[in-house]
Amino acid sequence: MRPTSWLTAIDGAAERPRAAPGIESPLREIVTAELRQAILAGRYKPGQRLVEDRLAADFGVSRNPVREALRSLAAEGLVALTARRGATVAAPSAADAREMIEVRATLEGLNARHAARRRDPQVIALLSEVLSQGTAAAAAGALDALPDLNARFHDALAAAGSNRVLGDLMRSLRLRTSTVFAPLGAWRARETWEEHAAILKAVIAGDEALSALLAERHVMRAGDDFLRAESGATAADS
Amino acid sequence: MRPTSWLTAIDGAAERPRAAPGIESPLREIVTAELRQAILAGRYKPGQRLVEDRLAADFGVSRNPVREALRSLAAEGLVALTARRGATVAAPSAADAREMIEVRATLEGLNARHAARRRDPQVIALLSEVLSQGTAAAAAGALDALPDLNARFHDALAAAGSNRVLGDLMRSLRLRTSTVFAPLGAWRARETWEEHAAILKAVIAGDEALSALLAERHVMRAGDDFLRAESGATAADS
DNA sequence: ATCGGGCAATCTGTATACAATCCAGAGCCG
DNA sequence: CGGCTCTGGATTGTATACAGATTGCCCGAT
Repeated sequence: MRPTSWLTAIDGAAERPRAAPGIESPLREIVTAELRQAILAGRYKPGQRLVEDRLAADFGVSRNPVREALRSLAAEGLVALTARRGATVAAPSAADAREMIEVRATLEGLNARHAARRRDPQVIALLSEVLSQGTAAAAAGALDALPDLNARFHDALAAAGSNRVLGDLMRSLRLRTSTVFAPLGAWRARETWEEHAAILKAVIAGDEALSALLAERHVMRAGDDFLRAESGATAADS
Repeated sequence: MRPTSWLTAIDGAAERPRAAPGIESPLREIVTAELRQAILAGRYKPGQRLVEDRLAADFGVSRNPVREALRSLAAEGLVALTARRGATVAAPSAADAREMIEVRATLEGLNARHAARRRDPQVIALLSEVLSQGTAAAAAGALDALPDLNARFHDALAAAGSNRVLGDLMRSLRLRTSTVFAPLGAWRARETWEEHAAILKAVIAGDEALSALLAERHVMRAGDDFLRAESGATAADS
């Protein structure tokens, strides 16, 4: 969406396109966004150290914006800060993941209940639109587009619930678990969008209980898949 | 608990008791803790501007630790940051408060369910201890001790649920709403601790559904009181 | 050969300095 | 007399500099 191009183009790094759009001045936010994107895209692996000087050089800025970006991302749970040892990409344990998934499932359920109660036509139109795109992408195997579409669907669902606090928490938990889910995301694409369709249908019907149940189960199911895969894969740990 | 004394004693501010305990070095954390305390204690009123230079001078440190403290507190939701306009003490609207209360109620319910399922004897002993102290304080009208006791009870309950993610979210929401609840906190003291007792009893009995219901209602009831008071008080708004 | 001590490089924590921006109020013009 | 512009002060955003701490390595002693 936003260029991100200057990032790889700096190298020499003398002047930044301060006038690029003119809308997003503060370096701290640019760095935060880019770094978050890089982590979510897997360009920084979980557990990897994030050295301030190094990042500052990479982004062509001083250490201050980088520090603040790291604190923001730490608050979001994407990076872990250890006193006097710096920042690392968060590497949630299986237990952490389970906790986040359960909380997120509960919150998605609550939100879906609200969405069903409100049935805002505008947001439902948006949801339908995203749903059809997502279903098509899943059917076509367009793996690159799926994460973004998934995010858009859940954001729209949050909008339908119209509780901003709730929406923020859900997004935060979704981001924090996304690195963990990444390997499986592509696998369950079709089921994911079938579940999305069922949730939306229940919301449109105004069935609060069913909406809540389906949304909760939707998250839990993805979580179960992860945990099952995990328990097989981490047998060799520690 | 911690001294905080040097804070008012610096003035000239040349050397800080770096060796005070030796346990809590980073200035950023000290400032964060002190500032949070000050906000929660009402020494900074909602909506009030928090100028970095001013705070830096007050704490006898440079602006950097102050900035980072402000970002941390912003992530916690206690201060609001406006781009290029600085930080202000968060002043949640009635609608914001309602949203936070509802989410918190749901999460407390989920947590209480877990606590009832686990029935960890050690944590239950702690809860009983805090409960008796709180009940006594409420009966004696020891208003000063009540906020801390309330926090300790809910923290212990979170520990009983043993979901750290959940506990962190609950604490965050509790803090964010505490400034809003402050006026009423003292009023409902006795009922609050009766409700605490009922929740604990249900947890000890292992009644998951009842624990969840009571915990959820406990939060909702306090919220209702606030909203009722608010709707009468804010009639003149915008 | 292994263990312990010390040293150097690396990195974070903090302070200070400078640039850019915003807001208020005074003064000017219509 | 009202509205507009322009300027000065105040405040945030960013960069650079320095100090303290931690890590890992190398070397020497046993």
